[in-house]
Amino acid sequence: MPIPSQYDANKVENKWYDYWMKHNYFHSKPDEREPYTIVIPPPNVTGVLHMGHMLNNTLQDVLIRRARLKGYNACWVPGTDHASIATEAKVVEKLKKDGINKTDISRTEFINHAWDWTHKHGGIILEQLKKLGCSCDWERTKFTMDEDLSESVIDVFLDLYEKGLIYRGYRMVNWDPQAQTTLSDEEVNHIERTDKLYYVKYKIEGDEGFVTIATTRPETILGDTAVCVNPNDKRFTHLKGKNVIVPICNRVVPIIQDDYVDMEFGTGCLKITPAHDVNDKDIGERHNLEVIDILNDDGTLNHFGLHYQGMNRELARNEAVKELDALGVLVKTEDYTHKVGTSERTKAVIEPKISAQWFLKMKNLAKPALDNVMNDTIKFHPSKFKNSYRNWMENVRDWNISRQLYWGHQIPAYFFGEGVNDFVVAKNIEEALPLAQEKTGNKKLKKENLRQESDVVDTWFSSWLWPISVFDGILNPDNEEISYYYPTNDLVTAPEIMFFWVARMIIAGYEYRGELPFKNVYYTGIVRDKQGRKMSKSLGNSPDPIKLMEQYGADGVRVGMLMCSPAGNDLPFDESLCQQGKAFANKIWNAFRLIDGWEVADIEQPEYAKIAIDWYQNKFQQTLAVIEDHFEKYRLSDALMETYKLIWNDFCSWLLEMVKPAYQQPIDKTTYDAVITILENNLKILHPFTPFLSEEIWQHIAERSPEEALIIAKWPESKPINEALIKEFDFAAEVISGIRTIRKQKNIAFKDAIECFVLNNDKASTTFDVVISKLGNISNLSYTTEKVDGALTFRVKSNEYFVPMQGSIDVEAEIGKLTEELNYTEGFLKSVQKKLSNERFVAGAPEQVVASERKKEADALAKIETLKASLASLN
RNA sequence: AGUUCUUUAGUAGAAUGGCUAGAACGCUUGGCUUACAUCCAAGAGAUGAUGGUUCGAUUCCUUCAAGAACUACCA
Repeated sequence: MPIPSQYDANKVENKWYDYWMKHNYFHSKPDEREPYTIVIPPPNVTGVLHMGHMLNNTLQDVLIRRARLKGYNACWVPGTDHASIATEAKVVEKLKKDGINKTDISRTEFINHAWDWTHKHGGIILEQLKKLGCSCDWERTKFTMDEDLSESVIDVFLDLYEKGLIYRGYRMVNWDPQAQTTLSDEEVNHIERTDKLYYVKYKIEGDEGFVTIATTRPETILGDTAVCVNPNDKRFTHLKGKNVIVPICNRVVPIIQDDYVDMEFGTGCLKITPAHDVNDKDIGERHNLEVIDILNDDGTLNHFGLHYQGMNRELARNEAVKELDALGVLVKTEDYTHKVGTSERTKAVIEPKISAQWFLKMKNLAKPALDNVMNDTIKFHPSKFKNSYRNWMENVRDWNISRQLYWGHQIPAYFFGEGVNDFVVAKNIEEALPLAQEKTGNKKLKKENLRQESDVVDTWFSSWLWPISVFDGILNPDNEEISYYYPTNDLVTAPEIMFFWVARMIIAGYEYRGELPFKNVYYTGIVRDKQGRKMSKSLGNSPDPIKLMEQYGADGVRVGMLMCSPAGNDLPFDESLCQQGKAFANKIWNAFRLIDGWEVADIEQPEYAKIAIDWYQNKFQQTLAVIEDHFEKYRLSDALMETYKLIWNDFCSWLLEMVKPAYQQPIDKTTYDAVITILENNLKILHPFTPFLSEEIWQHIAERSPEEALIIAKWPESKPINEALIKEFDFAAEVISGIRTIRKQKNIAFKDAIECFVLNNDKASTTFDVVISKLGNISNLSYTTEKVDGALTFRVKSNEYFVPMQGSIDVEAEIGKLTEELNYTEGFLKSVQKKLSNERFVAGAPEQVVASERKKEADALAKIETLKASLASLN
């Protein structure tokens, strides 16, 4: 049956994925082999596959497949992340379409809707990964809100609380007064707009003088608790220790000094409203200022607003301005352009609002995580990311772990009163009750009197446990699986979540296992579009990966993505890369077709074939060593490129051309068997990159039992390399290239045989002469001691080659060519001699460098002699 | 604004002080050579700028410029 000349990935890929699944090759369980483990960075349940996932998961699959071939017990754990914010937003949006408001339904009802959503969409992305060929152990698929993972999160919360590392504190949140909800920083858009900057005089207490402040929010004057100046500002030194009287409310507040104040801006004098500005809050904390919140949750003023109580903030601003003017303290008003935070969804102006949040103390936890990255116990690839990691870890701030959402792990704290500390922390309400009774001293306290904290923990507070919790290492710290698979080997992720996720996993690893969670972190680049923008869901500038795979094949897309994406560097995505990947697959396919089409006969092995195979086997070993080195250094795109060149250039363009029998002639069995073995070894090193194609060809070569499938084959062994033979081939390849150039210049068709004479000045080996004759279609390759007249010439090193020509030779052109070569070589010689004549170079440079310069000098001199002699004979 | 990183052919990317800066795609030219025109062959093309260290700098140091990532956003 004829094999099609074009490789059809679509027909092949599903077949082999099903085959691999059927025979359970992806599944791992602990055994006596050494484990090799990767946990997937869990994609969002709301997510669909985008190019970032494609790159990231291709890399992981390459690593895991190679580990499998190298005989490790390879385990790649897949799963998804519940992504509180993103998922909750999606569910809210969906409910809204159905006419349901989140505020109209109970928490339980909302969470049921969220689970419905998760069950419907959560598996999509994992199914898409199968198309890419990902060899995950699907039996181990985990979700961050699975029962055991959730329980792990709660346990860890309790543990950290008991260790005194979790506390409640106050923090500014982004409050949307319209939606009456807290927003994450990601949901706030800073929009530029023009407002007024009001200059207002505050009277100095017990003095006739005034200070003038500038503000965009005069209504918040009612919440002022200080006026601040820069301690270096000479204009205000006399005010140190004095108080001012806040207009309208006539509150007496201190004048304080803080470096934060910019002397150049406004009046150099800043009013401090800790309840309504993030920076003011920080200053307020430094100076122990009172916090006066003048707003209700809906954005209207409360009783601190005095006669403006009940008025919304915009209206109150206008009214306050009028009153200040009437009081004669409004100095001036000017236009002012600044950025104002607004809600992404409701467009309302965000109100910074102080609210009680849960925090985790980071400083001590971060210590081992910092040290073990800096000392390379955990290696970052590329290592340049260590710098920003250190910077962040050394200045780590306490982690705000609470989120004002429903979807997620609800914080296990139970309140019995309205006070900040009127709570207990326990696994559930049953365990909370006795604790609360004890804390209050009220034995009559009932479950109904307890109210669980409504906030959930930050999603990262569950995913930081991921490498441990997927093996149940929190709840059952000594179980067989965690002991076997942990620490995992490699983590492949994006640098933008180095702090959110990677750093925290390392922290959790040391805190809960006493050791690292993974040995290597491979940071991928960011996939960008042609305009250099990050490919993202929100921009919609990502190509559909499924369509790409249909068009170019999963193997083609894998190769395309990997080809130009070294660790940590951005990948400007271009579909032509996939095209290149597809072409590569087709090339390999056709190499197989060629071999498969040969008729094998019991004839003697030609000399050229024997040499060719000997050469390739050494070349393969040499390249294999380079590939191993690249893999060791996590330079996967280099490993692929090396493989690509080996297959395309050395195997297809050289080896197959060398051993190829004449037209319609059979091939000898010795050569054929050797070529098949070579092909099989090629397929093994190709398999991590192009799993489908390699398995397809592997199974075409011979009938294979399930135990003989390529996916579980044995990686080629390293053997000693005959470097001299490879050098001899390189020399021969240059000779062949010279012959091709002459053929091209003179339009001599390949089928017309030519003669060639060699003046072997260089005493080059003759081993590859049969190959030169074959690939150059030389009827007679003979050695001479004299120059040949009436021939075109070329040189390799100081060897000279003559191709006799019918008719006249263009002597001028030959002279021109020789002169050009002579000029170049003389220039080169000069630069070498300049170095050698420098005493300090000869004295200072290492011996081998000097020796190599001397060798260059000798070679150049020999070549110059050859060129001069040739020129002389032409003149 | 702060911290960090980057800068090599048209593009994307190797070379950690010493082979004539090495490959890939693209480009130019020429080829249907009996596996592949998704092919074959040949060719052109590069170290951001400045100053320094050194016998020698793509590599180390200064300054500048451009770009990127993260964090914070100003009364």
